[in-house]
Amino acid sequence: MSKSFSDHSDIFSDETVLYEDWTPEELPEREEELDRLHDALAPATRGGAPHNTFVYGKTGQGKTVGVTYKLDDLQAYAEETGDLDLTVIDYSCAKDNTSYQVASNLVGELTGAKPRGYDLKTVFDMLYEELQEIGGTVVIVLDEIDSIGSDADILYELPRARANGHIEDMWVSVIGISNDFDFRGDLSPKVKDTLCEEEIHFAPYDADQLQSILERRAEKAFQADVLHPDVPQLAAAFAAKDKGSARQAIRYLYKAGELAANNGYDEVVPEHVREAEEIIERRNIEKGIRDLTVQDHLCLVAVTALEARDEAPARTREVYGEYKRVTEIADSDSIALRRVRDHLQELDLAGVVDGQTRHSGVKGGQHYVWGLDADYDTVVDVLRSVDRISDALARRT
DNA sequence: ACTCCACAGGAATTGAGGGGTG
DNA sequence: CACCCCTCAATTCCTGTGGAGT
Repeated sequence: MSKSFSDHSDIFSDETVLYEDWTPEELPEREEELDRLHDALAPATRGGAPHNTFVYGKTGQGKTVGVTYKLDDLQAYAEETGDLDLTVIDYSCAKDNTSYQVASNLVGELTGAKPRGYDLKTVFDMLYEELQEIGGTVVIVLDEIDSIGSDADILYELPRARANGHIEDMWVSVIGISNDFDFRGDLSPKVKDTLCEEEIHFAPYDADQLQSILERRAEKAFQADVLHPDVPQLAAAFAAKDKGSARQAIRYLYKAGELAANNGYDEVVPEHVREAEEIIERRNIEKGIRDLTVQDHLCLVAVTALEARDEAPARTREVYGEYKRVTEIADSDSIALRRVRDHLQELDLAGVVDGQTRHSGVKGGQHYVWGLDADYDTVVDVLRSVDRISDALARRT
């Protein structure tokens, strides 16, 4: 018999609390960091410019939420007192990898028309013009700034706009949020000096903190007494073991709840969390693979083929040999060894392939050996579902 | 303790493809 | 139309690395 919407289950009371974009109204695990953010923004209330601030820490540590939270506070103050003309510009640099793109997209956000084809200087001029138009105190939040890499001039230009005479009678401050620990170290000294007036580190949550975050959420999201007492703890433990990300922990909890609800249980039990973890893990691998380019896929097929023959982990050169064979069978273009190295690194970043450094002294110093990082069957499954690759793989076996 | 090799990965360059101005 | 800007995958060239083997 098919399911009927009228027998929906009573597991959740408000599942939107478990959505990605749900913002908690309290962050007790981050009090210290929030206080430091407060101090960094405080000059605005005294007629000055908020300090340029560098916020860093791994994903799912409450960085973005914390910054939004504190800026909402400041905004509320501005409205209440009326003596602060505050504008907050929120922008995620996730898809940009140069200062040019960020500047161009910021102009696009402000005017609705993203400039293209102009040189960097012209785009900056457009940006200054827009900012001048806004006036008052402008706080620009640049989320995921690590994705712009070393081309970080914008992080110098924006905070210095007034000092360099591009804008007048107003303040522009930048809050940069980074997932990457090392990003700060890669910045040029002039950028570092400008951006990092204040630095706030969000250390990974430990299992206990994750658990209390989950328990607070669960109370709002689930009906009373439907959660087995071990559920939040187990979800927290899974997440803590991996990255310590609250986002991930909440995902496990939500999925576990869904599994219970969709299968007619009236309680969420630890087994649901285990199942949820597996499902989400698999989904991550799928996403990791699907987002890759053709050449990435071909490299992955090579590694997978080596794995199938039990020849992994294999050296880069061996992977390259296999790669050449794969491209021949698939009748596609092949690229140089140097480039395959880069693609293998990308696969490693995506979490599909694992590269480890080895040394073999006089027979050739440092090198990598490559193998699959994800489950073999899952990888093969997903590869088969990517049309252009499945043929090549099918003909191999 | 020194050497030495194959590899890693940075730098410079190219060419196609997105777009611009005057 | 001629000329210019930015981006991105890819190529070529080249330097730095570090421990097994002497």
